[in-house]
Amino acid sequence: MTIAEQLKGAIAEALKGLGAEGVSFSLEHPTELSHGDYATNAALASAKMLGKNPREVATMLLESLKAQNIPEVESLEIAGPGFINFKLSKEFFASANKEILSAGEVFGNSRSLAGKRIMIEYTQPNPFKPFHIGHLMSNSIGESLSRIIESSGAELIRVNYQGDVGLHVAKAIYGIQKKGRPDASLSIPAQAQEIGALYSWGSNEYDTNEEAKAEIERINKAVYERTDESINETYDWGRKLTLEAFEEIYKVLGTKFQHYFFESDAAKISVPLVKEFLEKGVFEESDGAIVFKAERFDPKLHTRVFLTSKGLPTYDAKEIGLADMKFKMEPNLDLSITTTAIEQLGVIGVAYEAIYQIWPDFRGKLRHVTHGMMRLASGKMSSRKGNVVTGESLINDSRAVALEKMTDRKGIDAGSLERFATEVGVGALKYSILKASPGSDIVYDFEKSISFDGDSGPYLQYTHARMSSILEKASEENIVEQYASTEEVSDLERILYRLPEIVENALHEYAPNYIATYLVEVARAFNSFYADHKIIDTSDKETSAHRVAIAHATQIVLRNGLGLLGITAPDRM
RNA sequence: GCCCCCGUAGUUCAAUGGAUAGAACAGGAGACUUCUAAGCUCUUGAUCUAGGUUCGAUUCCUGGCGGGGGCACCA
Repeated sequence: MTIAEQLKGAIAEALKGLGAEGVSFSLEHPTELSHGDYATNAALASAKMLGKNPREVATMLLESLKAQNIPEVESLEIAGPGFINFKLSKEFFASANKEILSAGEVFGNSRSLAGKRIMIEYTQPNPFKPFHIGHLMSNSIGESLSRIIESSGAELIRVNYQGDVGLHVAKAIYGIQKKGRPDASLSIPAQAQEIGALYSWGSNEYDTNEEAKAEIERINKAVYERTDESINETYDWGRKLTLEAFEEIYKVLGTKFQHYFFESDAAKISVPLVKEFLEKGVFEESDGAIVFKAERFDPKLHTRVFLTSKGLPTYDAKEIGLADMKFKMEPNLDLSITTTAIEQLGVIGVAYEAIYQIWPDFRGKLRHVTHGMMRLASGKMSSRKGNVVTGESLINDSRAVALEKMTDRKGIDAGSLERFATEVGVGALKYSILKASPGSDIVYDFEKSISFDGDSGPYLQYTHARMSSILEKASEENIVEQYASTEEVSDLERILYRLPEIVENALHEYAPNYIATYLVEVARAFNSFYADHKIIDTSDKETSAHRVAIAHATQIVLRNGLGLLGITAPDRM
């Protein structure tokens, strides 16, 4: 039983004694550490029902709680309008420290999703189009959610869904046909980038040139039906090349997908399904197209086309095929999560309703998690218009900044330097995305996205590297960590034990930013502690051993927390 | 027009209905013969607006103003 559960039980017991059984109350950490470790509003919440003023109720609750003699509680006090503040005892912090050290890399993990099988789909870049900072956002959030879910004991399947058919592909192929392929001697990512530019060009032609538009539509149909040898050849080459380029980015970002779904497959499956359920009345014909009138089932939704008048499946129809593939591959799936930017909300909402009409059993098993949009200061980013910041260029720039800052560090060999610089560069980018609440848009700012000081990824990584260095030195000096309960409890310790509950909150709300915010608090507390206390002190081994135990626990919390964000924790930087 | 999201320091972001609204950057001031200064300490500065619910509202509800996204053959 956790300390929070224990305190809640004690409060419930005390309330029962006053005749206020079942009143709902909160137990939280006060914003100010000086107010104590936990606080409850139980007196405020029950005052009305008891017909007494809150301070009076608080006094009675306080007596009852004191009488319960909870060993982990050192003192209790009434504050403000009637809060009861709990201050935890040294014994509690001693055992918390012990628990962190013994749990090590699994500290922060839980069993709250044990036995669940969950699939999560994220990133979704499209072959033939650039991998831009919006994909970086989806990947960072999706990867972090994956790790949080995994750490909660679920069996997790990471999947990616890539749009290898559709008008965008035809536009790119048109561009390639007219302008020629990129130089084959260039690197894979460089070639992929040129294909992205050809896509933008083709897209512009589509909008401004009637002839080009007709040709692109012909190509689109040919890609779906694979009827044209020359187009097939260009298609297969471009698809393979751009997918390989994505793979290199995933590697740098630290994502490993177990399975890739493709729109081309989803499209094939979806057409007969839509036709089958057209006869069963789920879909209807309208102006030559087959549509789904979602407002019949939910007034917030609207009508969308599923099969165009040319007989091609739209994005919505493909979602049906995708759901079918997911559950055929994993029949025992408890939950299928799809993370996308919020602009997809309407589309996915309609698609899900159609899926539920086809397979009523899927209701409750599909979950659409949206995040904000990555916007440029100049407005919406659009790969159609070509004003995109590619993920790769951003990673390279960020890595370069990290590398420059690290070159004067001693004791790092060239190979490690390169690796650490990549980890720090990527850490900066990921953190800048994950620190924001997932619902909010991010206005992209190069300077801020690769920020290395203050509230940043490298700040956390730097703090971690400091600890690694201290712990290494401790072992050289033969200082063995040993928590001493005679020492004053530091502010740092008062937050270290909270990681598991923070992770729990992040899981429930699909909000990695809770972890990010918490880690900054931990790092700040440690850096403050570090400035005030000498940790390695050979003249006072006992105090030193105590501080090393705290530094080690902090390192575990930071490393594990960063891990949940998908950010690595180098030992040197 | 309809639907969804969002309005918090100069800027970028936090804050399960709780106490003095918290950081970072930018601005101002400072400490260091000591374990990594990407660090530490101090400081200036904010809840769009009008009501409502509540012991208590940045948070929930309604209206207004402002921004973003979506709304049939793109994804």
